[in-house]
Formats: sequence, C-alpha cells, structure tokens
Amino acid sequence: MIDSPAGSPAPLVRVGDDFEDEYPGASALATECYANLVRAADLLVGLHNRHTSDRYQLSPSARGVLAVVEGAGQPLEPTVIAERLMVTTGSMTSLLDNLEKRGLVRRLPHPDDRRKLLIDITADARAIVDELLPSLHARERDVIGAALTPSEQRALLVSLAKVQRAAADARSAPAPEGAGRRRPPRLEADPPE
Amino acid sequence: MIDSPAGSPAPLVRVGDDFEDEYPGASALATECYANLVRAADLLVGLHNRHTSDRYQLSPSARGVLAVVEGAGQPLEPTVIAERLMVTTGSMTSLLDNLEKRGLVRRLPHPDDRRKLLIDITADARAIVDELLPSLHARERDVIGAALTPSEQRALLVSLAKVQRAAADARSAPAPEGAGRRRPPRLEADPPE
DNA sequence: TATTGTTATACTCTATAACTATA
DNA sequence: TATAGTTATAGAGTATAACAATA
Repeated sequence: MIDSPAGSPAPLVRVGDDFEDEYPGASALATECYANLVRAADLLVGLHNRHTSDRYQLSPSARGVLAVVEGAGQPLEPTVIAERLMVTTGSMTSLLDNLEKRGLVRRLPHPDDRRKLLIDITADARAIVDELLPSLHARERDVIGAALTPSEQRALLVSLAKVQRAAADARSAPAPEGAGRRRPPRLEADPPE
Repeated sequence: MIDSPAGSPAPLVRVGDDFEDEYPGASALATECYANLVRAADLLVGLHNRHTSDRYQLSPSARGVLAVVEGAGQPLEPTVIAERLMVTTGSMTSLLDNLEKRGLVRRLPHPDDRRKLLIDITADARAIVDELLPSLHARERDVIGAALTPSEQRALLVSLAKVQRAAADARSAPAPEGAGRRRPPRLEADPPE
C-alpha cells in the first residue's frame, strides 16, 4: 500500500491508485501528507544524529541532556532534565552515569536540599556543544534553504502549526474506528525478488 | 535556545530573538522549520505507535514487518524484509523470533534454495492488520483533515518533496562547518525550578 | 568462495518497582 | 509520609562478527 520507488533520489512516498477503494473512508492525500511528513523528519533527524554520533560519539538522548543543561545556562536537578526530555528518573540516572563516566557532566550537591543534586556540564562538554550546535544549525540552514524559499518556509511553518495542534488534540481523543477494508485481488503483486 | 512554552495546546517550537546573533550564519526561520517538522512528525508517529502498542502490543518494528509482508501479498525472504525496513539480518532474526513466538509469522522453507526462508504471516496477523490499517488511515484522515484544506495538503506535499530531496542530497555531502558561536551573556536565565 | 540466516555478544534506551536518604 | 535519586531487573531495538549450511 505504501510504496516508495527504489531510486536514490528519494521521491515522495505514494499510496497506490486503489488506496481509497481498499480503505473506505481513508484519504490518499492525507495519508501521503502523514507519511511524507514522517519521512522528511526521519531524514532530517538522521542527518543530525549521524553527525552527533560520528563526530562526538553522543547518542541522541545524551545530546539532549547536554543541550538542556547548557541551554539553561546553569546546573539543573536531574528531575528537571528528566521532565524536559520526557524520560523517567530511572532512565535519567543511567544517562547521567554514562555522561559522568565520560567526564561531560558533574553531579554537585544541592545547596538547599540534601536529597537533590545539581547537574552541571564540564568544560569538555561546553566545547562540544559550542562546536556541535553551530554545525547543526548550519545544516538546518543549508538543507531547508536549498529546498524552500523563505516565503515557502513561512507557509510550511503555518501548516506545521496546524498539524501540531490537530495531533495534540487527537492525543486525548479516542482512536477512530476504521471503516473496514477491502483486500485487493492479489493477482501477482510484487515478485519475491 | 529552542524553547516551547509549557501549555498543553502545543504551539510551534520557536528560537529566541537572539538566535542569529548567537549562531552567526544560522537562519532562525530554517531552524524553526527543521525543529517543527521533526516535532510534528513525532506527534503523528506517537499517535500511531501508541495505538499499535495499546491495542495490539506490537512494537513499531514488529508492525513494520507485518505491514511489509502483508503489503507484498505473499511470503518474503528475511533479507528482503530487512532491506525494506533498513535493519540488519541479525536484527531481523530477533524480530522474527518474537513474531513467531506470538504466532504472527511462520518461517517456511524456500522451495528453490535451502539456505533461504520465506516469511509468511498467519491468519491472526492478517486479522490484526485488517483492523489496524483502516484505523491508522482513519486517524491520518482525521488529523490532517482537521488541520489543512486539501489545497494546503497538496502544497505541503510539494514542500515535503523538496525537503526530502535536499535532505537526501545532504546525506552524501560533508557536514557543514558552523561559523562559531557567541554565547549570550547569561545574566539570570531560566530559574532552576 | 559467496550467500543466507543464526548465534553470541554488546550497547543504548526505556520502563517499573523496591530501596535509601533525606525532608 | 512524601520526595529525590539510585539500584535492580527487564525487555526492545539495534549492531557487529563468527559460524553453519548451502549454493
């Protein structure tokens, strides 16, 4: 049903001509928007993640911790970092363990409450962030700038805002019922290789 | 630097006013497109993944295996499935182990080559896919349809095609040099709690 | 020799629940 | 009692490399 031709120049994900027959009530256009939004984001995230991992051996989550603490401009409690990254405190402990082993963060005692900690990043981490963030932002400028004019970029942002709003609203709604499916007559689809 | 207000109605991710001063050469507009494309996709993927996991206890990768085999309309070799999902054959073995344990796929001997297998999905899996895909496509229709008019959807697709192309081109290009960074004077940013 | 799939191993991310020490 | 963080355990996903069977 969802099909993307094998060529490397990566065209859009398309659904088949029979899509709306196979899925009564579905919208081929909406599904293609959905699939291609996800695909575009995967490609973009992949660029950032690959760069971060190749150059600095940082996982996406580890980068997130450094970016949050560095962005705050001051040490933060583990719980605060965990909330911003939307992970549990148990997961945060192990992320911080790894970063501390590598000398990128320090656990400092909290001056006011001896149950708490303050997480600070080291000079090494600051050096990484100072090199990494400019190159990520340069990549963002290059890729988006190569694809879209400023006015297209503004229009894209407007659409993305509406999609984000609709998706956020859908989170609290029950999943919709599908209207069933008509399996296509598989005459001789897609030879096995 | 990247900041998204805490309210639940989820507005756009924005960069600060000082962004282009802090990162010389960067484009605030491009970075916002990048960040919000990723955020919108995360929200959309999250809806699908949550539904798939809650209702059918299927991980995204497991769902991918079923969708690929079901979509092919016939049994496929593990290597072919692995290529389509972009995972190694070692990873595919463990995905298939899990699915086979749950009675959702079968490993059949390949008639022509005794090194190979053919992976088929069971009636149980077909029942899941027949229920799952229509509800995912209904969600796509509802969310995208609530956000954008058909004409906006077509415009979005055009932009996404260009972004995908640029991102695919960037994959084989070297990472751009960042033009350095000017740290903002952290007077009293972001109180710790 | 080359290919297919498995095994063994390892690492990251993630979660939950029990636990310690503080408050 | 309640909170902050850790530990222990578990499971998914991913990868690499060595391996057996087959081509």
